[in-house]
Amino acid sequence: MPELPEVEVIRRALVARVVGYEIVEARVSEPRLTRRRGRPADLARAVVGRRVEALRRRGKFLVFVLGEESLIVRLGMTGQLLWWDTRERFQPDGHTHAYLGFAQGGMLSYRDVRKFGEMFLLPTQALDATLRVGVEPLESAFTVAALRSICRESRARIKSLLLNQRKIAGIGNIYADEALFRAGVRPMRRATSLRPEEIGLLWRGIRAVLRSGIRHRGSSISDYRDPAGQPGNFGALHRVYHRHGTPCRICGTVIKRTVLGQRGTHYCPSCQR
DNA sequence: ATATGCACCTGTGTGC
DNA sequence: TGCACACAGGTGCATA
Repeated sequence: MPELPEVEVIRRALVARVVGYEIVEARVSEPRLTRRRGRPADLARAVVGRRVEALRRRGKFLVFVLGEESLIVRLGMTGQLLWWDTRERFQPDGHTHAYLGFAQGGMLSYRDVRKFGEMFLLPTQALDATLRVGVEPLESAFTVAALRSICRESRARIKSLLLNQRKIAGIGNIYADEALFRAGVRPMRRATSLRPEEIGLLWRGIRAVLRSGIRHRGSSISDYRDPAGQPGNFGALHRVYHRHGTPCRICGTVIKRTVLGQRGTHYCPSCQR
């Protein structure tokens, strides 16, 4: 579900609520959440008494900096972080697998129907080395030249490359399809086959769709909600994603759907070459 | 290195 | 109505 724009919307909504506050209570009730490292009870015990110093995002990871260690949350397909102003208002359901209680009385709960998400602690110093994610596409290090060199050294199809978190961090299935549409490039093209002008258009497309996704508070196809429980509005602005069988907004050609790398892939056969 | 298939989960929509 | 099947914003592993 959540790609870079959705995670960033969540981060911005939570910053003022959690940064500077101590975690006074924690519970993790689903063992799958900590499957990669540690046990639920140990994680809960480790965060109580810590103050949130900063809330960051790295690709699709949300990072609660707690001092020497950081709590990392990855939302998988259906993970949600929901904010409750008081303990009395907190309403967990059968899909709520964890929660944190803060010193000012607010609660943050983790809800995840499919349980693909995870949370774990890492030393704050070693985040980048351990998470092993590539360049942040909205930061200054992501230049046209950087994208050009990423494309030059990969024989993969361009969409698969965009989805590879170790190359560029945070792009998922929606924003990959939308960025390629804006660039006029077919998803199945080899990365090495992109001409310089196409790489420039793709760079602009990636940045434009991610920024627009954030501005419109994310894409809510079915599950995504912000911490207040509100859906995003970017879905109505999609030009190809989930629009197969309907006319292209630019040229009227029927949008196609195919499968590439096991993922549904949407494109305009006329606008994208 | 790249692609494919499958696994992990639960829910929803579709067609017969 | 029931049932089987496809599909879903993600990722990791085993295998060609």
